[in-house]
This record gives sequence, structure tokens and C-alpha cells, in this order.
Amino acid sequence: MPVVSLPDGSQRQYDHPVSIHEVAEDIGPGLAKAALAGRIDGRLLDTSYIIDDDCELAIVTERDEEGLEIIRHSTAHLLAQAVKQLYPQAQVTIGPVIEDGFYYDFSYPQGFTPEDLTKIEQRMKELVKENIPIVRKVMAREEAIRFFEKMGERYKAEIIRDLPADEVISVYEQGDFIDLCRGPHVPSTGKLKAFKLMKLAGAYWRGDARNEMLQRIYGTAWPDKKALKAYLRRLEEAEKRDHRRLAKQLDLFHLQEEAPGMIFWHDKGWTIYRIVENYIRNILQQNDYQEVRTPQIVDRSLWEKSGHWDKFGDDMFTVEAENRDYAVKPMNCPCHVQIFNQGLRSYRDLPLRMAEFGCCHRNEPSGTLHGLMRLRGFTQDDAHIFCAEDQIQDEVSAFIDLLYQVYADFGFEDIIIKLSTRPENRVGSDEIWDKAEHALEKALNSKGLAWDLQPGEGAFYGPKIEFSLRDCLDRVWQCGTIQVDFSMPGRLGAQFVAEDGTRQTPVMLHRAILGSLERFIGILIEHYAGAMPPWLAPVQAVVLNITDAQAGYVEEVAEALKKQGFRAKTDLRNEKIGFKIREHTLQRVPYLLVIGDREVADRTVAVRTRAGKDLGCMSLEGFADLLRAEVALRGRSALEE
RNA sequence: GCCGGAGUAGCUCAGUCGGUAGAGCAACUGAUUCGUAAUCAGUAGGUCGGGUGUUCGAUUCACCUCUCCGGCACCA
Repeated sequence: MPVVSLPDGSQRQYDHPVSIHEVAEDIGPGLAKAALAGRIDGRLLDTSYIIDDDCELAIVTERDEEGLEIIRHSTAHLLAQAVKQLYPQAQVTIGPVIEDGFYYDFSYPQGFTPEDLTKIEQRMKELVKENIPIVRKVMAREEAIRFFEKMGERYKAEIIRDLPADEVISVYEQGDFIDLCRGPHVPSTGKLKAFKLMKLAGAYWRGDARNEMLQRIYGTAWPDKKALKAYLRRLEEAEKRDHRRLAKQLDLFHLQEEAPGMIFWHDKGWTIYRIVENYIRNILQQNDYQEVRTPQIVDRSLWEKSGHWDKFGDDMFTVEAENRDYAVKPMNCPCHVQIFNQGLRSYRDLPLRMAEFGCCHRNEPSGTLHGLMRLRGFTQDDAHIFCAEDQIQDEVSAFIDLLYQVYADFGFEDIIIKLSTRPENRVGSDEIWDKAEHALEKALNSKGLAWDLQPGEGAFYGPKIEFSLRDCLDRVWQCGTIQVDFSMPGRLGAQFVAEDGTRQTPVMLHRAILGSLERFIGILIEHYAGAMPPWLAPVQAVVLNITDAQAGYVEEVAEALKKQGFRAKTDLRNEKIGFKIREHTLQRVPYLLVIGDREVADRTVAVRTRAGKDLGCMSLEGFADLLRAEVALRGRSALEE
């Protein structure tokens, strides 16, 4: 006789086994209608599940995170049902829930068209109207395999074969459609009220490029139409922040056919780039790095020695001249080792920190290119630290401090850390790996940082830490990294004389804070929606006249600002002040200084921010102080509010 | 690289069921000197991504190719 305990602490006793649905009904008809599933002792179950023993039960509705996931999962099934009805030759594979929605992969060699998508969505809506019950059934393993094979669903049969032997095999039936699934699902299709098919894409079966390419249909699903609308609006907002779109609007850079994956930086974009680069340059100088510059094109023999020619030869750009093969450098480290190798190094030189704003080229596959985010030509804030094994932890620790300082200056506070340890194929003894992994781990723990372990994900040459930052749209970007390398210094003959006079091989730490400068600037553009904080803004202030009469004073003000190192411009066009304000506001200039006869007479400037706030009139010195203070705040700028 | 979509004026986009194209903004010229998000009028602007083919005729149809967009795979 089950006693059911509910989340509010109350209990209900039954003299016979009851379904979750019945319990919900017992609590109230509203809840029974809203019930999508139940959670019993942590397990998510269908509302049809029969309770025959004492338990703790929570009714799951659309208001729960799990409820939303069930809606999305069931919508994926609804999609599959519609597809099977309209295109019976299509085979179903998998249809998981993802962030904000779901997808379903079909084997359908003809491929779907965008018009098909419309038809499918229409059919889904019809199936919702029919309010078809969704029923769970359990099948024996062999029976299930035979069942799906008989239907011609060989992918499903393959999935069942790969399930662990003790797994209960359940299928869900809704009308004419039956699909293998762990569940749970909503009780009937009528519960699915707000969804939209979003896009069509190819996807490899089991994520392996050697397998068949399936047809993937992406969709989104929400508890109600309002939430769906809000989601679509959110997508529009993200589109408005797209750095490629903003680059055009704000005249930052462009790409063109003749140089795919490489950037033509315009004046304003390059100004941001220079500010970022010089900022890092200062940071390096304050932290005892030396900055170097190495060749862009290097003979293939060096890449053979470093091992890159073998591993990445196809992905390097090559140049042939006078019967020699060169490669455009895809990374800086082999060149840095060449500098290390000049002369005889002593243990007293270590740690030796060598930085370069190294411009690298990689022949990335055509399908990967994406604005500033994935390029064929890019520049890293790269550095290599040559050190002794027992210096690893201190160096890593100092690096992490530096990284946090830099990210905060750029306005990022939320950092995600992952530690990747030894993969199966690797170089170096287990002893050295033990030491290196511990050094990284200790460096992280000594700072009390939270991090995730990614076992087996390290590079073949050593373990690594990756640092990702979360932007204002909650997207995560991997930027910083520090990697221990036991391999390359040895391969390229790097040595130092130790205290005891013996020659030893240094360990090399590859590290970058921003990663690719281009990509980092792309992230900044999207994070700030193009409204760069004053320290990064290509133009910090525009001085505007009302009529020609103030032109002289406007020039004077702009000159005075430029003399103090600010990036100021004038706008003396014969246009109405409202027109000029609109233009420069759209160009996201942080401060607009309006000059009319009053300001000329009082030797002041009338200050307006790009957010439309009127800061009133102030002296030129007053404004310079304000701007100076804003710039000093860097990413912590308070301008917008 | 693979699957799907797209490429028309500087930008955003319309159009042509095969008869060499149009709007708004921007640009240019003129008028206007106007105090916080668009002053008015006029002018000019395009081998319709590139190539080949079919056709009397191709921006439109077919094939090839490049680039971009959305995914997948990849990312030293």
C-alpha cells in the first residue's frame, strides 16, 4: 500500500497501486492537466508510471527545467512522426534535446528542402491537434531488434545492439509512429504547444566523417507561444551583435574573395587592434617577458624536425623558390626555440619568457571559416616559457594571475577552466606526466579556482589548461591556454647548462591569454555590441559645431584632446545637429561634444554620451579628466549606465 | 572537406514564368547656418560573383567554379 510523499512534506496513502497521473489528479485537476512527468526518488518517469511502493514523488510540469526538456524531447519525436508520415523512406536515428531546443537526424539520401520543413511543421501541428496519446512499452532486446529491422529502421536496430546488455528496452508509441526511447515523454501530443523548425543541416552518423551524412532538422520548443516568441527575439538580438555585421556598419574591417580567411583591417578596426596589442605588450614588459619577432616563411626542414610537416603538412601553406620548399609558419614555437638555441644558455637564464605577436597562417578547411572567429591568417599573443621542471608550478601560477588581470581589464569576470591530462598516445615518461599534471593542478588549487578535469584530452606532448570566458549573451569562448611541452625542446635541440655543469633539456610552456587577437576582438565586438568602452573605442569623442561660426573653437577643442593622447575628431559638416548626433551615436562614439555660441563664449563643451545621456556643460579640462578616468577603468567602465 | 542555402548599385533589399534592371539610405551638386537620433531639391551610379553551354537573345535555364551564410567533421 504505497505512501507517496510530496515535495511540500505532505503524504498521501493509497490502498492500491496508483499512476503518477492519478496522484496528480488526487492533488488537483489543474495539476493533473499540467503534469508532464513525475520524479520519483530522482528518476524521471512518465505520468502513466504505476507506483506500488512508498516513495517521494514530485510532479513535473512545464515550469520545471526537466519539464521543458521533456517537452523538447517529445517535440523531437513529434517531428520524427511527421517526417515518417510524409517521407516513409526516411529512416529515423537519434533526436536529442539541445540548448534551447532539439534536433532529429534522419537517413534520407534525397535530402530535405526548406519547403519540406514547412510541410513537416504543418503536419506536426496537425498531430498536436489530434492529441495522440504517447504510450510506453517494454520490449525484449531481440524482439526489439527484429521489430525495427522489419520496419527497415536499421539505424535503430544498430542502436539497440550497442545498448548495454542489462538496459531495459523501451519504445514509445504515438498513433502510427513508434520509436526506441528511454523516455520519459509527455502523456500526449496535445501538450506540445509552441515549437518551430529552425534549420536544416548535414550531420555525420555518430559524429564520424567516415560515416553516412544524415539530414539533421533543428527545432526549438517552449512551454507556450510567449516563450517561443521571446526566444526568437533573443536570436534577433544576437544577430544584431554579429561582429561581421557590426564590422560593416562601423567600418572596422572586411573580407573578400581573393583572400578567404584573412582580414583587411580598416583604420577603425586596426585602431582597436593596436590598442589591444599595445596593452598586452605593456603587460608582458611588466612581467619580465622578452618580445621577439621571427620569420614568416621558414624552410621545410625545420618543420620536419619539429614534427609539424608530418602531422599538419596538408594544413600548411607552402612556398617554393629556388628549388627550396618553405612553409608559411603555422605557429611560432619552433622559431622561438631557434632564438633560445643561439649561444649557450645557463640555468640562470631560466625561466626565459619569450613572447611574439606572431602572425600565423593555417590552411583551415573551407567550411570552418567564420568572420574573425576562425581565420586562415591570425595573430596570437603567443609566448613560450623555457624553464626547468621544478619551475612549472610557479610559472603556471603567475600566468593564471596575469590572465585574470587581463580578462578583468577587458570586462570579463566569468572564467571557465579545464585541465586536460595525458592522452593514450603521448611522449614522455609517466613520471614526468605525473609531475606536470600535479604542477598544473596545484597551481589551480592553490588559488582556490574551480576547474573541470578532461582526462585524456591533453596534447601528445604534455598536459594543458584551457581558459574560457563567458560573454554577456552567456556564450562561452575558449581563449587562454597554458600547455606543458616535453617534446619540442628536445626535438629541436634546446639545452641549458645546469648548476652541476651537465647539459639538460628545458621544459617549454606554450601560453596565450587572448589566443588569436583577431578572434578576441571579434568576441569584444559582440560582447559590447560594437559600443566599445572608451579605452578601446576607435574614436573616443567627436566635436560638433552647430553652425559655421563655431568651427574655429571646435578645431581648437579637438586639437587639445588629441594633444593629450585622446582619439578625437571634428564634424564640421553643414548639417543639423540632430543629424550629426544620430550618425555618431549609430557609430557608437562614446562622447559627443556639442559646441554652439554659448560654449564658445564660456569656453566649455556640452557633453552627450552615446547612450543619450546629457552630462551638461563643462570645461575642456573637466571633460579630459572625465575621459581619462573612464579610460583608466578599462573594461570596468561605467559609461553606459 | 561534407550536407543545405545564398551571391543584383557603396549598404539594405525588390525584380525578371528568357527580351541586358529598380527602391530607400549613402555618394555627388545646389539651396538651407538650423541647439541634442534623419532639412529640401536635383544628378550620377550596376559586364545581376566568375566561366562554359543551350538559345535569335541569358541576370533569369543547365553544368562547372569561387566566395559567403547555417550546420557537421576538423582546429598543432
